[in-house]
Amino acid sequence: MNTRQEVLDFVHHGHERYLPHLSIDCVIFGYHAHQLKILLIRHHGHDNWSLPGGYIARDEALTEAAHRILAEKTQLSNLFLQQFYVFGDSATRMNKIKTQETHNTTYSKVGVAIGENHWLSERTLSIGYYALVDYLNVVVNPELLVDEYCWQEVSEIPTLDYDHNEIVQKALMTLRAQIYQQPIGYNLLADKFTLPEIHALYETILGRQFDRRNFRKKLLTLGLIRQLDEQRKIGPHRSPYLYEFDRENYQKALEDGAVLAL
Amino acid sequence: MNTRQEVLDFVHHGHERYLPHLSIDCVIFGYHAHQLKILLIRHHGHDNWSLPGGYIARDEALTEAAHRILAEKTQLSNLFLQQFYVFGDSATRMNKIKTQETHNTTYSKVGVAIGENHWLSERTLSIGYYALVDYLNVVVNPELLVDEYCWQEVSEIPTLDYDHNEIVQKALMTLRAQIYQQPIGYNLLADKFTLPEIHALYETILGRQFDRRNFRKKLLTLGLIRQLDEQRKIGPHRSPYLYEFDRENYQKALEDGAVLAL
DNA sequence: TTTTATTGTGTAGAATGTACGTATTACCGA
DNA sequence: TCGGTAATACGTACATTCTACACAATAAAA
Repeated sequence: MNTRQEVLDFVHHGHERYLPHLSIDCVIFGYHAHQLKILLIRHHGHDNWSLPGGYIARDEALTEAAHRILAEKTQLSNLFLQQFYVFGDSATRMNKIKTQETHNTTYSKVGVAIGENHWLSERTLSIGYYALVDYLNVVVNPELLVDEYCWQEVSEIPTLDYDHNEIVQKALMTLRAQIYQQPIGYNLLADKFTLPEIHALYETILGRQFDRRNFRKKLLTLGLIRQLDEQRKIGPHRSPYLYEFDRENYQKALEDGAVLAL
Repeated sequence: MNTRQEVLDFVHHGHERYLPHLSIDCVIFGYHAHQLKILLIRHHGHDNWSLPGGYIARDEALTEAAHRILAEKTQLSNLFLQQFYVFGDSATRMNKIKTQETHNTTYSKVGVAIGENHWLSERTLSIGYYALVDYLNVVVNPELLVDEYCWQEVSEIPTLDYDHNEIVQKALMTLRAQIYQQPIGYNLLADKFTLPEIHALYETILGRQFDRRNFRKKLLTLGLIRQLDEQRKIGPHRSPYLYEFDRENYQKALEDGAVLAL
């Protein structure tokens, strides 16, 4: 929603196009060079930050909706995107804390008021999805009602609107649990990557350190990566070898339940 | 819903009490003596079986709703109950396959017709929860519109209504993945249990065999269970010792990410 | 040519996992 | 009362994996 017209249409006719009582919130993890960040937005007139999100069209599959919403925010498609939980317990999600005023502030920008019985004021459960991207590749599209956006380091997430802190926590827990069972590197590393690169990726996402030598041994033994005969030039240092994922073996290892116990 | 009056009230006024477009489906795993079963119901007039489920009241927390629905079916409360996925992609969930007729068959029992625009005919996403119970302890309450119920062995699940086969598959996958990270035994074993009992439990749920001696060693080494000084009399054989869970250690082990790699 | 920062490997010892065999117990039936 | 049977208890040897650690190689800049 980039024009006033689109926003007005959404406010007045959104309930015809989208399912009420349900939304999708996206925790977009952006990784780059030993940093793991989350994309936050600040809605017009709000003091606090929140997660980007959206609604599910009535004739749209759930997964499709999640990808569309993500693409609207990041201009990226075909990303690693994973549903992780439905939030419906907190005071906000029970409509015990009224979000009507909050909405009103936002939509005042286009000069409409959201009433008590407006569809946007109703109780809304939220389905959490998380994605993993390289934040340098992302061109964020700040929609009309979004004053600002930022990439915030996961260890320094401020107090967010609604129950979004809870959502971030759960997303991070799930990401860390799933990294052992999903080929998470695929989306964040180039086809060919160096050992220090994948090493840093795992250290950053899991928030702890691994011995270089044992890390390499593990990945090679499990057959998850394959060493190539090429090297990359990196400044004034020894050139690291390039590696690639061994898709077949990765798949097989996962099916065998091979836990990547680093 | 055990009386005609209740059902009629639900059909005509349910949309005032419950959130539309959303339901909860429960995969109730029943374990007993080397068997893992799932509770299935057959709605009035239906050929196929399906999962028990229900709706979320407008003023009810999501988790609360799940527990209430489970208690309505099994008369049990405070069970191990775990949300695992939201289903919103299949043809049924997109309303591409009309469920209206199906509903009509069911509700014909109380003499009402569900129209095309009735709230029960609308697109409904479903939040999957799974529970673990000892099926011998369960008194199933077959509601008015349920013709039959049964406990069906997980390896012999027939074709179910809607997308319920998909839901069962995902529940089973999640259960098996989570058994390594959750104190699943608590709910299925008595406070004091024998080694063969917990051994059979794990073998059944994970669908494979473990060496008795190594299994014991593992659980003791991790400190998850504690051997007691009592034995139990069992028929014409040596009396097994009793064990109990070591809650504190269990907790600690889980936090340390101690994977119960059996 | 030396220095610096970075990458590339290998090895020994500890800890865990795996595969087994044998002793013990409780009852039954001869 | 004394084997037979079927279940439980528990220990040991070997293989595998994990863990900790140190030194050699390389590219460029000083």
